[in-house]
Amino acid sequence: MGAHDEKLERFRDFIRKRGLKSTRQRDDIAGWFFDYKGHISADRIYREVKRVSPGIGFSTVYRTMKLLCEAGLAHERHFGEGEALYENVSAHHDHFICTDCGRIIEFENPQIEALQELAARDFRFVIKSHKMEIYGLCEGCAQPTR
Amino acid sequence: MGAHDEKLERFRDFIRKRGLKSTRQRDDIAGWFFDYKGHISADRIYREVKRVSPGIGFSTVYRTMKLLCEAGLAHERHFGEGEALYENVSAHHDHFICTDCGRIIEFENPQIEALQELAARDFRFVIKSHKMEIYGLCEGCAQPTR
DNA sequence: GTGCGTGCAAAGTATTTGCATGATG
DNA sequence: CATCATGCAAATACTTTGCACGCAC
Repeated sequence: MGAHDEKLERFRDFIRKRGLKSTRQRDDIAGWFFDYKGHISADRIYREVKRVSPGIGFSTVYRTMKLLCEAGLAHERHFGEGEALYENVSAHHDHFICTDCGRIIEFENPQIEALQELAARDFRFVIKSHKMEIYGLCEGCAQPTR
Repeated sequence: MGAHDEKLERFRDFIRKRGLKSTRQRDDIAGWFFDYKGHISADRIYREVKRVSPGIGFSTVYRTMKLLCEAGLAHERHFGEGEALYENVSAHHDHFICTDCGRIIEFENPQIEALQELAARDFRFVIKSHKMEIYGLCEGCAQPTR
């Protein structure tokens, strides 16, 4: 049984515990999203799920994605200034973002996190979360093939 | 002479070199902004400058702030998901953001930057810029006074 | 059956743009 | 005096909300 089914189950649990209701639309959106690898906009989720579940509404996608975030199953990211992108929650990580081709590379660095804690101490700041986005050129875009 | 006047001069230079024109509005907005310490929204800049220069228009503020960014004199920041905030450009730094009171603390940490470069090397990624925002509670909000 | 969920359209934010008029180089 | 800049309103992009109807529990 894949991560997909486990997540769907967790989502249904979350919904039940909140006194909400399971619906075909919620399952369709969540189910489709759990299979997606990467960062995706509400608009694209809408268009993709619409192919399977034609009656789906825009607002339902937004409302469901918000629920998934609250359930801890999705993360809403705001890179640059455009629309929000959603990603499946996995281990914590940060991002390299290629400003040329838009490619997003995830990475993780415990040493940096440790230094953040150290820096925070100077200001008696209590860290809850952070966002680190590094912009530049990915391998392909940095060395043009010619 | 103060940083204020030096910046105004740099802005006028930039405008001239681009074949654009100096106007009272551009000077009013830029001049007011250069004196502001902190992070401020276009809307608030508009309302503040309006007090000095009542005829000012909303779009002129947006257009001027964009010019200031292109001139390298302002930075546009997108914290969280709300509106953009502008800050005067100074040395590079990152931000602690209090999720309770909204306070923004600037800090700088060369060790973290070095580790970013190191991490980037693994992906042959060429760093152009980065954004590191650390969310949590500032000193005042972390230890309630009671 | 009751209340939550849905789809639609309309409203909300934040920002940008078209256009007629006005100021600058 | 040709351009560019301005202020306004309308347009845009993204997201949220009100509402009548329908489905889950």
